[in-house]
Amino acid sequence: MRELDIDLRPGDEPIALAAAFYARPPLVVARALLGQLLVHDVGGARRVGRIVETEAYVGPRDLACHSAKGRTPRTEVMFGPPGRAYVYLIYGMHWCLNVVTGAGSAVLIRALEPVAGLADDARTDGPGRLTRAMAIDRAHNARSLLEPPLWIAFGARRSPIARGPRIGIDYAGAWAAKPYRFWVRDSEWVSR
DNA sequence: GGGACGATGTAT
DNA sequence: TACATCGTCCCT
Repeated sequence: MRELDIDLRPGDEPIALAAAFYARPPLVVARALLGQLLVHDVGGARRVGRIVETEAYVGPRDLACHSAKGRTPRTEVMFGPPGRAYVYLIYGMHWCLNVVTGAGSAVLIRALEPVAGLADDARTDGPGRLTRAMAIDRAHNARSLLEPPLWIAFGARRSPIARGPRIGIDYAGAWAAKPYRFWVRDSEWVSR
């Protein structure tokens, strides 16, 4: 197990981000999530990772966004209140965690810096890897991220933000080139 | 009912 | 560069 980081000392209880944090444009939330702490209280233990890479999916007009297909049973959660999880299965194997920002938009969590409660060999660089390390799956879809067991808390960031095109959406035409991916510039935990 | 395909990850 | 693996969407 890794030691707790400087902004999460033993005995300190993390402070959850409020609903208002998520009720902003997805590009703003994607940036603001960098440095925050993803927390999962599971099996009597707490797993914590610092968010170091995100992507914004800005709504139905964004051809890379699942809500571009319209309101379906899968995308319905993205049209609901901000601050809930949108979790889906990709390539039949990997779970991806998104934070709903409302009006059909969401932010994909792409990489974490391990902070606490994760196995030393657990990998958190990549959307599919981090859900495995954090024990996140379909059971968390549409659940609130404002309180335990799966929630996001205030964290700290020490490095500038970089941005560039999103990964794996070449089918999305002009939307593929838009710089909607954000990462902590000097983090060694960013994917790829 | 069937088929194409994917916001990925790992092995070859 | 191949491919594992299955839910979702769309067409027949």
